[in-house]
Amino acid sequence: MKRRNTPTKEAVMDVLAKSGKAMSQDAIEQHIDITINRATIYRVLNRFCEDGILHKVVAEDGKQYFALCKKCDGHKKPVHHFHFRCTTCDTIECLPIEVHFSLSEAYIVEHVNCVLTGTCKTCA
Amino acid sequence: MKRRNTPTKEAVMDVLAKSGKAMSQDAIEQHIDITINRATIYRVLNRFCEDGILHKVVAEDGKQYFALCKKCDGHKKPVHHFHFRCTTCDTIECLPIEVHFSLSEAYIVEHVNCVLTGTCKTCA
DNA sequence: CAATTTATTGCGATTGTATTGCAATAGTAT
DNA sequence: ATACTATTGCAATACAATCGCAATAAATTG
Ligand SMILES: [Mn+2]
Ligand SMILES: [Mn+2]
Ligand SMILES: [Zn+2]
Ligand SMILES: [Zn+2]
Repeated sequence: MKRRNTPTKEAVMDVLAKSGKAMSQDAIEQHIDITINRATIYRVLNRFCEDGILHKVVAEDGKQYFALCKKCDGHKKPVHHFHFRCTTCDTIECLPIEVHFSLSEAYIVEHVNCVLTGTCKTCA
Repeated sequence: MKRRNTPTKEAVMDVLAKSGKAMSQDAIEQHIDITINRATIYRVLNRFCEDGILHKVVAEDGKQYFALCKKCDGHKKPVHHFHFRCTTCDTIECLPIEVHFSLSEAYIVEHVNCVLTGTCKTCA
């Protein structure tokens, strides 16, 4: 299952790189100049996630948001960090704050999903 | 808008109290002996949340889970805690682990939603 | 207890997000 | 240029959650 380079992938990656934030399929589609089908965008996003290029966040609005893995690539293991969703400007940013918790070894943690919601520093 | 006591409310509360976990509307409906409409269950759950009796968690599966506020009632302010969703037994438990983070005062945090996913100690 | 008020419920319709099947399209390698 | 198959578009589908509205029933009043 080799990956191919397509205009769609580039466009999606471009929007995410420029925004520097976590975006929903809807927001990405709006920020793209060319027309791309909704289902295709989701497939592209999910493929990027599989490849470890993007990470997915689910906010308490129940929607999925995708963001570039900045530290995931070059270095070791991906770092679990908090996210902030501003209900005013409706954006989600990856906070440079690590998620810490000490859980019994008996548990096997596979995913971490932490989102703070409120008003961001720009909108406050 | 005074609240009234109804069999539905009691049944829902009963299931949640017995399970001691965070449950979805679907799971609650399955564990209830009487027949209650889906929309009604959601309305009851949301009302309980408004009244501070329950708290809602959104997992990365995009679903809403509701759990009793144990420490929310008697004491001071509600404590933000982590949640663990086991993909094996398909349950969510409120972990006795507080969520800590230091965020610039410029941000206004209104909600905290933290969920760890994997295999719980029982299923591991 | 009977009458009144209105919170609550059931039901169907509806919204909104995300996924899937399938045929058509277009990268990529030979 | 040809063959292979990853990728895409489109429509259908799945699913969680909410909403409008009429019917029901809890609580209050006389
Ligand atoms: Mn992030
Ligand atoms: Mn909890
Ligand atoms: Zn903002
Ligand atoms: Zn389990």
